[in-house]
Amino acid sequence: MAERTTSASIGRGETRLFLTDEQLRKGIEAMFFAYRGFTADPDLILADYSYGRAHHRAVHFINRSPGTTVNNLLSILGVTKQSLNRVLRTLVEDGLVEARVGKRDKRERHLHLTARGADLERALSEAQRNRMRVAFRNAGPEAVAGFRAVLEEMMDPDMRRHYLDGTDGSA
Amino acid sequence: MAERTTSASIGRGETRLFLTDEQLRKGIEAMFFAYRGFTADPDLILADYSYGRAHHRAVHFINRSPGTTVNNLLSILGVTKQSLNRVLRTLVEDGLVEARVGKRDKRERHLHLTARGADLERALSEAQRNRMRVAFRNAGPEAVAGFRAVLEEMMDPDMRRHYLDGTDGSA
DNA sequence: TTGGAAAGTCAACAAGGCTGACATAAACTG
DNA sequence: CAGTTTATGTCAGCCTTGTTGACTTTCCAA
Repeated sequence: MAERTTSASIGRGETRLFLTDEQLRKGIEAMFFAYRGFTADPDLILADYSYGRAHHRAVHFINRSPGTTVNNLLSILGVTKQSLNRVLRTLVEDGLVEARVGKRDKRERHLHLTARGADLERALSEAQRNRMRVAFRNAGPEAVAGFRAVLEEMMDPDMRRHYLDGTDGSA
Repeated sequence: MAERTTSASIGRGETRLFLTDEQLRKGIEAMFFAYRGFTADPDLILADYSYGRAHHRAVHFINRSPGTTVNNLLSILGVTKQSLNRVLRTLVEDGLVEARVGKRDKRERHLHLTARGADLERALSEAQRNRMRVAFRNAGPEAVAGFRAVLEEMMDPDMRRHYLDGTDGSA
């Protein structure tokens, strides 16, 4: 039972024990439990603002790509415009996000964080980075490379595009 | 900017470029985009049953630990009993889960999958494993070890306990 | 025998997804 | 210029899944 790998072995008799159902199940549970840790710290901060993860995600990607359009954000987040609009509206009303009418194309709204929005973004991302920094440090650089490699392979191709777009070249 | 690591270097002048804010941000986005891929395939199946991810999680952990109690499931899933109860009730009503009164302690309910419940579990976990198998295979065994190491470090200690509990020794 | 733990239930609420329909302005196209 | 497409916003309603609070029943254990 432990060796049911569906596609047993590669070229030179490699057994691929890391592809057993049991190993895959551990990977699945690792994703589940780790994602909870991943969101736990920002969630505490968000509760103070009575915001949710949807606000966090919007603020994160506006910070990453200042001046991004609503449509672009929509495709990154993978939600409907009604859902995103509800979040953006509260962020604009609360003065955390500014939606500037496009110069070339006046239909577009270019999104920017205000000073207060940048403050929230900093608080959220620092909390999240702190946990990840400890995890990275404890696991070491080679583990981090593996972590990134597996996660990248797990993404849908469209999402992988967005992921790689956000690279500054040195990554 | 690229080298702001908060705790600059270790013993023998290691620069720790993998701990820059930019690298941490990539890790954060990797988690976000990969988790979407991770849930995408089961979500399609669940839609046919008009179930959600909460049902998937319950079915997964009942399958992993047959006879587990409601309280134990509660602490694994990290939700309120009211929230879990709603999900369990539908699963019991639909004949996917059986809740057996405890023999020693009759207050407890020991949860088991029925044959139909096991069918759904198989469909869901096969879909999820297929994606993970491809990701693991493309990334290779060393990357998988790193993936597991980083995720384990990212968990809250309580969750890590549950994660390690589910190990069959060979993992 | 009594206190407290385990489980279940009811009610109310909120976040954040979804669909569908519709409005407006701007850009594009023939 | 007329018609179509695109980008955005908005209203209404629905669902899942989380929450809190209050309460009951069952039953183990001191």
